[in-house]
Amino acid sequence: MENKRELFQVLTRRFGLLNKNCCSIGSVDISTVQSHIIYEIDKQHAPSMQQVADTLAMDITTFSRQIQKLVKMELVKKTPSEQDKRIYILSLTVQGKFVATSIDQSMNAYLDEVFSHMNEFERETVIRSIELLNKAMSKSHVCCSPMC
Amino acid sequence: MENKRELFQVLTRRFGLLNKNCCSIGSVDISTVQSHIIYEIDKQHAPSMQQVADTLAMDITTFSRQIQKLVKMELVKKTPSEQDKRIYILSLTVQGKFVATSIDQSMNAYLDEVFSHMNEFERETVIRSIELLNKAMSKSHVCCSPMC
DNA sequence: AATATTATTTGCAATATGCAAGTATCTAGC
DNA sequence: GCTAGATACTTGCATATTGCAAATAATATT
Repeated sequence: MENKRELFQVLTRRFGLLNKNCCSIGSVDISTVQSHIIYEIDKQHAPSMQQVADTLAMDITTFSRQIQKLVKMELVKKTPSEQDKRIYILSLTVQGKFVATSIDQSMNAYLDEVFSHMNEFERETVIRSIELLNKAMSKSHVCCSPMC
Repeated sequence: MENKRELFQVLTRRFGLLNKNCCSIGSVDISTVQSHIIYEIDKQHAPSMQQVADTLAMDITTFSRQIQKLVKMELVKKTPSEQDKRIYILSLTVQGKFVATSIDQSMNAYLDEVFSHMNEFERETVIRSIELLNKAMSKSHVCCSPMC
């Protein structure tokens, strides 16, 4: 049986995660980190800075600066919370929504293409296994995963 | 069934790939990219710069600079090839070998801990599925995978 | 021998990162 | 009600990283 670590090494590099840039939407370059931020803002309902940074396990200062960048790029909007003036609620602009959708589509297209090399049973097995893996990792007591 | 993209998003962030730094071995901080370079040098037999950069799908100039850094850190050694003076063969120093082993151990320990949350059948299924996924991705005709 | 190609490095300009410290707001305790 | 402590986020600081374009040296092709 194949060495476990090798499998995850190959997976990481095939995801393109060793390069800073992720995708170009129109003339905008989006990095991996930005892509994840945009995705999470889109997914959560009216999330605060801290919520998104915690979800992504990112350093808050780096996160704050990335948000600044995304605001400048007009992809993200920050709105002070009514209940607590320290808290900012994040949302996507129309442009941000467009970028999120574009990334989503190209990722799903890629996944569909990859899965097209498998039969139906294999597809379901792989999906279920990733679910299983994600769940097992969420149960891990190790505070930060050294899986890079 | 769970959205495919969501599964891979969660997987990426659980691997800790959204943070630059990967691990600390003694007083040395190793980034994700460096970790992959060290791993690949350790794995291949007398690899050249280009071979490793190609394997990792990294830009050669960024790669060259990372190697310079690893040489300065005394983890990697560059030796001109006898057959072709343009080519440099990469190898790990004793220190580099130690760092590679340390990373390997902590990754395998983590994986063992994660897999301990599964039964034997689930373990084998997950392993097989990652193999399948890696293979399917290698067959993909998409030149660069937008999976960030 | 001259020219084209290749392996790697460097110039350049821009961008990213995380620890420490700062600012404004909220909460807890008196 | 007031104040000290805690919290959410930002900024200072110093350093690190990235990728396109160009350069240099070695090899291959004509």
